[in-house]
This record gives sequence, C-alpha cells and structure tokens, in this order.
Amino acid sequence: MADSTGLVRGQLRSLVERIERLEEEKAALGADIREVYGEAKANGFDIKTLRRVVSLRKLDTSQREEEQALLETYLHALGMAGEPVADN
Amino acid sequence: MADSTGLVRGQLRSLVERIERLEEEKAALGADIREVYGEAKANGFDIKTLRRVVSLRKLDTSQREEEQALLETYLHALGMAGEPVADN
Amino acid sequence: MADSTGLVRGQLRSLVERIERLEEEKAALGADIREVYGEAKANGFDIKTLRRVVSLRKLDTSQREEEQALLETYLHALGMAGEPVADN
Amino acid sequence: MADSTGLVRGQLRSLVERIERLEEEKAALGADIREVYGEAKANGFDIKTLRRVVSLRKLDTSQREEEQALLETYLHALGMAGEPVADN
DNA sequence: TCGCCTGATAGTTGCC
DNA sequence: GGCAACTATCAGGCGA
Repeated sequence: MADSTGLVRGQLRSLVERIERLEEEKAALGADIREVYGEAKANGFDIKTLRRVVSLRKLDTSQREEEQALLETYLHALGMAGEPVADN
Repeated sequence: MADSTGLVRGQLRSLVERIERLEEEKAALGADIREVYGEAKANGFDIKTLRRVVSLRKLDTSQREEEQALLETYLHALGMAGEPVADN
Repeated sequence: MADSTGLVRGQLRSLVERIERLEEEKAALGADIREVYGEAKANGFDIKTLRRVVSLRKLDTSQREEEQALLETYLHALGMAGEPVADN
Repeated sequence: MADSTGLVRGQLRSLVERIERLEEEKAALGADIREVYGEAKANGFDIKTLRRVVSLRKLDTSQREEEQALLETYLHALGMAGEPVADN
C-alpha cells in the first residue's frame, strides 16, 4: 500500500469522498429514471413494454457498435489499422 | 395502453428520449467512478480494498439511516416529530 | 433453515454434490471452448475476430428474441395473449 | 488471416458452430445449477448460505491443490516424484 | 510474462 | 413474496 505518511490519509479520504459523491449522483439518476417510468405509467403506458423498447434500442446500438468493432478488427488483422474508418 | 392518437407517439418518443438521456448520464458517471479508482490505483492504493471501504461505509450509512428512521417513527408515535435530530 | 433432523444433513450433502458436479461439467465445457479457439488460432484464424463474430451472432439472436418478446408484450397489453404466435 | 480459399469459409463455419454448440451446453448447465438452487430453496435452505458453502469448498480445494502442487515441486526437486501422495 | 481490460457470473435491489 | 433487471465483482484473454 502507499507510503505511510499522513499525506496518504488525506489522499484516501479525498478519493473516497469523490467516489461517494459520484455514486450519489449516479443513484440520483437511477431515481430519476424510475420517476420517468412512473410518469409514463401515470400516462397510461405499459412499463414493461416501455422497458423493452428502450432495451431493444440499446441492443440496436450495441449491434451497430459491434459491427464497427468487427470491421476494425478485420482491418487490424490485415495490417490496415489506424483511424481506419471515419464516422461520417 | 394509452389512447391511439398521434399525440401518444410524441409522448412515447419524449419518454424514451428522456430515459435514454438519463441512462447516458448514469453510464458517464459510472465511467467517472472507474476513472477515480484508476487514479487511486496509480497512487498505489489497492482497488479491491478501496471498494470494500466504500461498500462498508455505505452499509454504515444505511444502518444509521435505518436507526434514524426507527427513532423518528418512535418520536412521531409520541407526537414529537419535525426535524427532530441533527446528524452532527 | 430446514428442520434439524439428520435427514437435512443428507439433503444438504446431496445438493452440494449435485451443484459441484454440474459446475465441474460447466468448467469442462469452458475448457473445451478455449480449446476450440486454440485450434482456430493454430489454423491461422484471428481469435479476437472470431470472438467478435460469435458475439455478434449472439447479439442477433437476442435482438430477435427481444423483438418477439416485445410483440408478445404488446399482445398481452392488448388482452390478446395466450400462445399468441407459433414459432413455426 | 487464414488463406482466402472457399475452404476457409467452411472451417470458419465449423468452428463457429462448435463454439456455439458448446456455449449452449454451458448455458444449459448454468440453468441446471440454478434449478438445483431453486430446489434447495423449496426444501427450506437459504440459497445465499448454500452458495457460500459451495464457494468455500471450492477455495479449500484450490488451496489443497496448491499445497499439493508445492509439495510435488519439492519432491520433484529432490528426485522423488511420481504419484507421490494419496489424497486420503 | 505481467498488467489491463473486457466479458462472464454472482449478488442486490426494485417491481409485480 | 417471488421474479426479473441491474450492478458490482471476478476471471480469462490480449497487448506491451
């Protein structure tokens, strides 16, 4: 573990606090998301369906990203890498 | 399911977009957290231990919150509620 | 926990053994898979690419399953469920 | 990458199919394991505890294997190898 | 060969 | 109270 000066104590404290702060914000966003679903439900939407729609769109995204990654892997395997394909 | 006017389509779109936006931010925070752990590691801290520390503190917090909630329940039952106990 | 006769001891033992047996077989399959990748490599294939291909195909599958699930969710939400869509 | 004859295509297909088949079986075993845990639960066992037991036994095993390996290393260094120590 | 990083797995939490 | 989604942990593979 890091050297045993009192300095380390301060570093540790700082790190822990930053992490906890970020996790707090993350949890808050989770709560926000749940809230939006709740609002959707109140407006007559079926939450399960809504979740599936979101999930499906996410799958689409991963699919596209995977295809891109596959292409780059091919290029790399063929020794043709290096910022190979512009995104536009 | 919500009424089938075109309005619903707009609502749905809006909901999905809000959710996706929030999930994006949430994911970004996850990345930030990972980054902090990385920084910790670079400073010689053991990530696994650090995680344990954070997790333990979280447990402590929820225990304290639970006890706090119980206390407030008692106070409320006694007709003595209202920002009853400062945390410091 | 379950009643304290000696019987329970036997049940427990049996459960643990079944689980351990299954996990062993599972680990063996993991080894087999690694072996196939190794064979692929020996035949000149790029493992990373191969993994991506497999992963991409898996994504395709999930995508299709998700779409099917979404459809069923819609049908259910509309009160039209019950073995709604044959797979053949 | 492997040579570009049509043969490669067949090899690739075969490899992917073998991998997918194995992964399928692996997933099936995972399902079996979950099923056993479910059965355990139905018989009044606490799943979390049960998992811990299995995990501990696994640790024991690897520790014992490690010790065994160390012992064999010593024996080998002393020119005394060959099925040296029975497990019972 | 070692360290990093991604993908797999187990545990936890929220929903029904 | 059971089930499913999500998060966090862990192990194996890849690159340096």
